[in-house]
Amino acid sequence: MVRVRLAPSPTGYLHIGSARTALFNWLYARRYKGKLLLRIEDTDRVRSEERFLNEIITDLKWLGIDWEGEPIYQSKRFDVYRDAAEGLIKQGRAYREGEAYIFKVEKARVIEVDDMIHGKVVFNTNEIKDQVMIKSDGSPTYNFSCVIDDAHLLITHIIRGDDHLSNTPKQILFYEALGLEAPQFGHMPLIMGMDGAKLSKRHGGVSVEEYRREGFLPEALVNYLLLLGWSPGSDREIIPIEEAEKVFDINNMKGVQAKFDIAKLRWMNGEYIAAKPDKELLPLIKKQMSDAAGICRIPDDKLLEVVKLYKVRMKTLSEFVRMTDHFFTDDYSMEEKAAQKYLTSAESKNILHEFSARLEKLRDFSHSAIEETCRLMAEEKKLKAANVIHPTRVAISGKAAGAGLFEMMEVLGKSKVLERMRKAAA
RNA sequence: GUCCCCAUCGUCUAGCCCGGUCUAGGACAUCAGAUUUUCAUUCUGAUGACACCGGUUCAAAUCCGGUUGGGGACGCCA
Repeated sequence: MVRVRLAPSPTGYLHIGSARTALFNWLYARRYKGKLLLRIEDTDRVRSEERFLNEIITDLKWLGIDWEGEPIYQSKRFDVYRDAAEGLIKQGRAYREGEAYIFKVEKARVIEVDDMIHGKVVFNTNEIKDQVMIKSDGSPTYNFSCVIDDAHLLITHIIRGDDHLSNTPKQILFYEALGLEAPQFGHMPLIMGMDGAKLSKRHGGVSVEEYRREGFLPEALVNYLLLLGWSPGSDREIIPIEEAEKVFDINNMKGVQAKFDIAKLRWMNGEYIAAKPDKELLPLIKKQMSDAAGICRIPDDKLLEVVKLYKVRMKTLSEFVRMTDHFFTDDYSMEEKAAQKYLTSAESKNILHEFSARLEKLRDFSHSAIEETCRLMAEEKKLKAANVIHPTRVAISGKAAGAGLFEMMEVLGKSKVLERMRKAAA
């Protein structure tokens, strides 16, 4: 039975790389009908904070990653680590230096790791110094507590980042000394920023929380992360998690570090947004609106109409707020360049004046009726429809781009449309 | 510095394990055209890669060695 684990340290927010590690562990457990356990590595009492733990758990759940049972906390197991260290001292395999317990590393031994992703990796213990197990302050070191707890939890496979590859021989030494069986290891290459350097804020965000706030859908982020280092072996790009858990194979994982490309993530997010049913999108948009404005007073049916118009063109939920402000307030932003180009000339003002006069007579303010009016006017005035469309768009929305003009006008409503057109024509 | 991992279009990748079907396929991005008499969507097309050197072989993106480049680790951090 496969047993894998997540071992976050609550000393910061959930990093995008940790999220990927969590995802692959979850996938592995799902694929082989095993269990995923959660262990909180809070041995550093100074840096560990409850708010970080809560945030990490929130983010994992948001991503759709769930685990078996209650998490275990390393901070509650200091006695276990100390007992194990004492045992090694009694056996003569460790010594004390002040309050610290230190493990003697046998020299000139070859340690082989049969890594699930990299294959056979060989280390020589000459490269490894004696290892601290228990620090002077009584807390265990990472490598020591990690081994003891993984054994305690009966972990069969450890899937983690490449930064732990060189910890592996040290841990294997502990497994041996403690008379425990080592699990299988799989080390995934790290995610880098587009410039090849460590992922940081300037690459678009390092924590899952930032992406959530920006309006990325968890399913899109998961899909994107899935494709970073793994591929189904075909040309598929959009792979929902339910499908991934059926076809996931760790043998298809590459040992190559990947660069985090926010442009592709944005594309993927747009795909997921466009495919999402309006009813499911609505609450997410409302949340985004209230996060931006403090409160969202817009009635559902009105919001829904606008969502329908914009769901194919937003890449993130937060973009929606910026793109649609003219539907919800008269104090909407005005693009300078667009206003300059389409609203300043006498000709534009005349067109707006004429068009608004014709629209006023419409009893049926539907997009098809508006369009008909627009085309008829263009024909009679020997204008291109675009000459009417552009100024009108800018006049009523303040933007050069947006949803289809006539649909937009219908949703905005006759009185608002006329009011704004007249104001611009004046 | 020492040890370890890695190397296909700008990016993510397929192919590599089991050499020939690869004049290297797809996606994102970019550019161009069509459609939308608007932006987006959609469609079509274009640009664009096997890091380098050597070896093995009739044949190498695929196997081997080296070089270069990138990354990671060398903490009483995790």
